[in-house]
Amino acid sequence: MAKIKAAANGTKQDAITKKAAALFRKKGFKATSMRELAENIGVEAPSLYNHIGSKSELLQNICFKIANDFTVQLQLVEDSKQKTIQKLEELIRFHIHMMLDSFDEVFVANHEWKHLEEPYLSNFLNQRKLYESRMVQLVRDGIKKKELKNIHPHVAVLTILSAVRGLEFWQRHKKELVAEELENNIVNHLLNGLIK
Amino acid sequence: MAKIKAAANGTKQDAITKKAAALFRKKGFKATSMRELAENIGVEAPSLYNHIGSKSELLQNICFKIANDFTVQLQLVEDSKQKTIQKLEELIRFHIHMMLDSFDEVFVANHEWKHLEEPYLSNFLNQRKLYESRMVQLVRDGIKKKELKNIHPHVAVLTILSAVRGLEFWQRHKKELVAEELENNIVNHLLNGLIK
DNA sequence: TTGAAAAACTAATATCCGTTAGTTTTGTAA
DNA sequence: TTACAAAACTAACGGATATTAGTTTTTCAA
Repeated sequence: MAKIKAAANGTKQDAITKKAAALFRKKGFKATSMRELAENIGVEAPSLYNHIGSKSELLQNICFKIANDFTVQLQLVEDSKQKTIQKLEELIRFHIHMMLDSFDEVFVANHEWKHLEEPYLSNFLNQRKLYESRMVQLVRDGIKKKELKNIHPHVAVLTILSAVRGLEFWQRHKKELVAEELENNIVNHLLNGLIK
Repeated sequence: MAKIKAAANGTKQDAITKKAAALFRKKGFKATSMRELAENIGVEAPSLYNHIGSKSELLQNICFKIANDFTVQLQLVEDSKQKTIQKLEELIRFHIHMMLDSFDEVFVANHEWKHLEEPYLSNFLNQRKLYESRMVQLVRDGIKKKELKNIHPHVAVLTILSAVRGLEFWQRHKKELVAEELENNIVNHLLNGLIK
């Protein structure tokens, strides 16, 4: 009946993956059925399989696309010639941008990865762990160079990463929200603290 | 066959709810089956229904128990005669303690509430919203009294609440971890920032 | 020891799930 | 217009799900 509409510059698989990300985000991976996804696209469930391999594959594509984006950006920052604080700031801002630009996908990668199947699950977790430890190293450098306070580097990294996730809660207020202002507030809070 | 063991001072329903929280946390609500929960307790699935009403009810009990704990503590802090900064610090420390003491339950309340059924879902979200706005008011007071920087109060609250959630990632390292040190690091980071 | 209540069991039901098989329709290039 | 490929459809399968019904076992107070 209805045909699956591919976006201007994307395959039909991309269109399905996009809708899947939105549903996985809103309802969770396990609670999203292929019938529901199909209905949302305007097609019967089996028709999806002309374009995708499986439900699991959709989740894999979403998670690894995001993981890769973050890894690439981290590499760029590591290679740049900036002070540690600026590197950290750039990373924080990148996280915020990803959250605003690819909300559904980032949310799914953050919350639904546990439903990945092996070996993808282990792969994903390894990639995360590596990302984290590279960021810890960045903070460690900053402390060594006396740019940063002598805090526990790992705690700092996890605090930053979690704080940035707080943007999830801002999706509801997306209209009333000046992105740049929000971004500056968060960066400032994490780097300079709350107390006057 | 095996009987459900109630903890020293708790009903059997409590014992089931506790195990349910652990499984819901590890695998997610939808991905946890009643058979699995039963097996984990050492009993057949239908036997559970001698002690509980339904799977949904388990989730409700977990979520609202936690929501209530937080609301009670917020009331205590609001009523106390402290400076705003100290009130905030006390709240942050309470969040951290809850995270360490009732990890499974807090995690489930944070991540699995979307699987609540109406009217519980709306109830829960309202309670969350109210909690958030009362905390925002606290920050607003602190700014007015010049104890805090002139930041966006709502952004600050969401950043704090999210940052504290970062403790989720610390469960893996629970052994190597001195709770008090961790707590002080996070409080310090959120209140005083990272930069020297 | 008995008898009733509590709590376990087995069997079964209706529903939903991802996916496959097989067929028909649609789109497109010759 | 035709013919081939892409992509839709219907029907169905095997398996998992929460839960109910009905029965047996266990527990424990009298």
